[in-house]
Amino acid sequence: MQEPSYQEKIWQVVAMIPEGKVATYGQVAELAGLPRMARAVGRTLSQLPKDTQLPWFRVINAQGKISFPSDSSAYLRQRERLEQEGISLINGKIRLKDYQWNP
DNA sequence: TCCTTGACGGAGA
DNA sequence: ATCTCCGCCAAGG
Repeated sequence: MQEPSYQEKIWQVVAMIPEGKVATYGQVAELAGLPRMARAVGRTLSQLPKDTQLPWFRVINAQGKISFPSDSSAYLRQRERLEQEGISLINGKIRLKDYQWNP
């Protein structure tokens, strides 16, 4: 059997993030067994098909912010998905203390 | 092949 | 809170 690609490990972790919770890129990398490879997570998510079932929107950066320009449509799409599950943004930031996933 | 980019992050100052 | 520097490394030019 072959080793799962790093993308597969990342997909696996993202799929486990529960509704109403968020995880940071670094946290996903860590849980996927890829410490210090937060960028690999961002890269992987950027390559997901538009119709993916993966809850990519539950992944935010360590500052508790959405990693897209606040004036982009991508930013809006993610913010709306999050608010739909009860995650609120205060001054553009999510309070990790309240919403971060603790597996 | 070399150089730059990038859905990032932590340590310092 | 803000900024810089550095680590990481796949992809694209």
